[in-house]
Amino acid sequence: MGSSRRRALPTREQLHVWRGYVETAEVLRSRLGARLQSETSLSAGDYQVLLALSEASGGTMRSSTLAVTIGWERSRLSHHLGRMEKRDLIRRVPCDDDVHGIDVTLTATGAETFRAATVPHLRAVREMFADALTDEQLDQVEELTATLRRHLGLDPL
Amino acid sequence: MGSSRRRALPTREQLHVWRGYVETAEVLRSRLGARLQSETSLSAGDYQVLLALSEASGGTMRSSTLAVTIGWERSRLSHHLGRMEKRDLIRRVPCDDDVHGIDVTLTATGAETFRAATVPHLRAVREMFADALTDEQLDQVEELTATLRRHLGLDPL
DNA sequence: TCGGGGTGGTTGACGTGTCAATTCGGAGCG
DNA sequence: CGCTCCGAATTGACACGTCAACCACCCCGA
Repeated sequence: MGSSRRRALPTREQLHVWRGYVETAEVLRSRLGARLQSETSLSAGDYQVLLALSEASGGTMRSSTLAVTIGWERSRLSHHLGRMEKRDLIRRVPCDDDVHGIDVTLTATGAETFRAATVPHLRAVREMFADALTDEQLDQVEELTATLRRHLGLDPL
Repeated sequence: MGSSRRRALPTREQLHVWRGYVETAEVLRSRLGARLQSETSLSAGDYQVLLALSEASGGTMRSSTLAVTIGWERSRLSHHLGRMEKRDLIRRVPCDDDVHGIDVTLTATGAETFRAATVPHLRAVREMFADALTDEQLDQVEELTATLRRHLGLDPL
């Protein structure tokens, strides 16, 4: 049969599933972001950065390590850190043991803002996502995610 | 039991599934966007606009209708149309039958660029998404998407 | 006739993301 | 010593999104 050829186009139904998948994920992402923003004045990006830093010893991490940890490009991180520094959420200090290299560290306000944000944010995740699905469905999502990540050559998890 | 209380936080596993879900969808979205961009010099947004217009009779649609069709805010569409107009992909003309109201219409280059983009783009969707999943998995995704959309109060599909 | 609303669309400001170019200070090597 | 190459980080230009303010014109009711 020619129906399963390599470079064929997706069927109408495959396209339909795809559209639903991306659009729904996008809505979730943006709603959660909006809610986080309104409840805590942090963006999703801020949250990611603060989470990583708050889990690092001393609330401090090398900029490059941070970039890898949260999976961002260096330039993206640099821009974002600039904005966060202006808001006094983090500070950048050149680090001694490596001539290049910047240590990013939580400020007091950064730590406190993050601390105050975590419960509302987790609650939102539960309400918007986890509460919608049964345990079996969550297992399905996990399995599907793993399959897709494998297909895309991403690290599992 | 207190384990299913209303405002509880998500479990570690729920959070894990959530992270996998959004991050994977985001990777897919951005990879597909990058590929579209590099193969056709169109962004995902451009594609959405051109798709809607190319399906409209005469390659023309009222700006407000277009916004609703692709689910964008008016201001977002306005900004985007501005950029697309500069690149001669579309044109905006005040429409006669309604005093306010702008007709957005495909230019020749817009139509041709879109035409040339569709096969590569569909192929990419197939390769990156559809090819990764079995038919049963696609059904699961559709079902999960529907569940989430219901939960979020979105129109089905 | 005037004064609100409502609708359709634009604008400006600003945060966010990406890409390409740049800076800075070592290594390594002739 | 002078050269090039490399890795860490920054910068600038630009596309993209959102929010709030705005403009224009209509309609409707006092």
